[in-house]
Amino acid sequence: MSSGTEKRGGGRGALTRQRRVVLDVVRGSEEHLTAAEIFAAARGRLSSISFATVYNSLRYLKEAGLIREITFGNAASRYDRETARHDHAVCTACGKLLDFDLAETAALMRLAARRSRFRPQSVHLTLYGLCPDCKT
Amino acid sequence: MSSGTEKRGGGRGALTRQRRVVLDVVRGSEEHLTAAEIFAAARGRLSSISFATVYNSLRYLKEAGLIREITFGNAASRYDRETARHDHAVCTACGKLLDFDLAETAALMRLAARRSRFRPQSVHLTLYGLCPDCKT
DNA sequence: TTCACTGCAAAACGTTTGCAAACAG
DNA sequence: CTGTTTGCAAACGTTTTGCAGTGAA
Repeated sequence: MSSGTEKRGGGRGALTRQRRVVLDVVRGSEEHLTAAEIFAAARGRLSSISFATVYNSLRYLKEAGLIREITFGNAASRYDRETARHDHAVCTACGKLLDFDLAETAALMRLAARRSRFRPQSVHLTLYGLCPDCKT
Repeated sequence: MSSGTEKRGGGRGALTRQRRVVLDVVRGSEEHLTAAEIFAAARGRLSSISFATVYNSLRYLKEAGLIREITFGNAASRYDRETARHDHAVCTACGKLLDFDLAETAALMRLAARRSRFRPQSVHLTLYGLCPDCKT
């Protein structure tokens, strides 16, 4: 899907007004918003936008590589404007989610691939612990 | 939690027949089963068991440290008999999930903690790629 | 005209909960 | 008796889908 030459405007998939609004909301937040939060914010900019369209837009933007989806546990997905490889820290007390990048993680991909016999595409490290606010 | 002395029978929470069956199902499978699969298997051993009880039992067993829950994306949780720290490889084509352990991952915990300023509890590395069957 | 996209409402899915009955200590 | 656990069904939150209407090329 959508491989090869990035088709813009031409073939299929355009950055419609709704998709643009959703993208702007995600890009405009420091936080990792849930679909519901994005919907609320998007309504503020385009009051007619629907929940389904927010979901469709998020899927489109994700497949276009413009945003990234983060999922933890059974909680609602969150969306991240940062699409470059990076790691996450999750607070086991308050649920806070922090981005950081550890170059060493990328180096482990090779090793993990050899061990698992998978053809590697990406790696992702998650640290579970207590965030600065929760560690007393 | 549940560290120190393992309270058995005494305090609260007992390994009832239903919980035992659920535990046996998880322990008896090489796969990482979903709750629905566990329910189906548990029914074979104890036909009166209900879905809710399977979920309650899984929560109990998880909190007791006897099994581990794995979640990926928005798919159903899977349950793992292996409770020791380990990493996962996920096939982006067929969804296959493989366990492996990379000692180097544990070593990265310290580093990740320093970078994120979190008090570390555990780390988890996930490799995304193509499994041996899917890499053509 | 054509074909993708939108909005709405309803459905689907995995999971949790309220409650009465059954059970164990 | 007293507190826990069960089974059932109904509720919940998140995400997807069917479909008629809209809009752009």
